[in-house]
Amino acid sequence: MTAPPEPRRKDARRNRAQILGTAREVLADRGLAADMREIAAACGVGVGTVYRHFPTRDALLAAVLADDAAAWTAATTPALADPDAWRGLRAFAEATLGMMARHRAMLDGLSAAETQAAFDACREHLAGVLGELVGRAQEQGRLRVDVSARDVVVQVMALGRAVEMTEADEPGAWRRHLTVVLDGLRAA
Amino acid sequence: MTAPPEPRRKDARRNRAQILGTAREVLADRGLAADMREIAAACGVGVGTVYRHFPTRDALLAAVLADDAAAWTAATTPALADPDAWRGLRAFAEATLGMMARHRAMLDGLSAAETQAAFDACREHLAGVLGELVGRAQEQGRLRVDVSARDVVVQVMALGRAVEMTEADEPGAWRRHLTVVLDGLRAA
DNA sequence: ACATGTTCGGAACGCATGTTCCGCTTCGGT
DNA sequence: ACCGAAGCGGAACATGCGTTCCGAACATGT
Repeated sequence: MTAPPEPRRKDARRNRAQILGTAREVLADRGLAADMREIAAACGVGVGTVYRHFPTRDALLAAVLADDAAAWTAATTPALADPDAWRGLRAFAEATLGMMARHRAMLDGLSAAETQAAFDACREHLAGVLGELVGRAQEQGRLRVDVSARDVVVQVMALGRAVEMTEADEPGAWRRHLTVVLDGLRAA
Repeated sequence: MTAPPEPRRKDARRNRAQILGTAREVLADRGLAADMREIAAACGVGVGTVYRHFPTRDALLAAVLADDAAAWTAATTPALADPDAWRGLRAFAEATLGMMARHRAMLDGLSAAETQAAFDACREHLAGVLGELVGRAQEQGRLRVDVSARDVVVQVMALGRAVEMTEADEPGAWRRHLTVVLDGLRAA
């Protein structure tokens, strides 16, 4: 993909890393509502400096979200490895919602057009994994058979809004909401 | 609340009604993404004319959504009247999601800060009704007791995102997703 | 038909936000 | 220590959208 060209000077490299790190923090708790001036200020640099390292706002978002997308993808490995597909599915859903709760930009980004590109790399992989987990969980008689893999994705994304609504008032309430949905998804 | 002053001239009254009607259509299928120019153009008038009848964009949104909020409130009456509170709850959830599916601005508006005022009139009433329905459904042993009325609201609002995600590709898919959540909410 | 005040249209304004530009600063080699 | 290039800051620019303004067009009472 669009290679991030390493700056030549040492201070610039340091700055780039620092911007990525601080931008992640800002995006994590302000979400996509954070504008370039706010991000730059939090990083202690001018907007011009941010633009020196990332050509557009979307590129910066993509750079920040790419790591999280990778971590998200990584969360599928143990889920797939679990012989109990239902448990794997639940673990994956928990990992996903946990990320959303911790990282507001991820929550916003997953349902915003501007950041879809950041998840291109993992979308296919995730679809494959979900398809397999759903299929196996149904074979194992744990997941109701009248839902598709897409339906499961939709339910988890929908719970993203539950995270949005409750995380400020009652952190972790999403676990209760996930329990309800999982109970609804369980085979009778 | 802020009285909508009836215009003096007949053509102006006609225009006002026409703007309200057409704006509703535009908002119904474009949601809050519709801007004033787009709304005015759809109504076949200039933006100035829209502003003659509604002081701000939010006022226009409120005027459009007020009717829907009233219809929403009205949907609680049969739900409350049903001796089977669980059935009432389901009917109310179906009515709510159906509205969201039909009316995109309502879907957007329910989770947007700018339009919260439009629902002020019904919020209290709805909270009361939901509280009663949830309480009765739990007493009747149909709704699991480890969820609050607020949790039920959150689940339904979360399904709003499911509507958002699927309505274009598969209209009505939200009924399937609602079934899952309701199964999860049912007492064991 | 005319006078008068109302309504209309849409160009222009204000503000927010992404992006670019350029003079000043700092790095790193000599 | 000096110099050229790389990097930096933040004012200025571009765009989009809510809102305002005002001359033109029109409805209404006489």
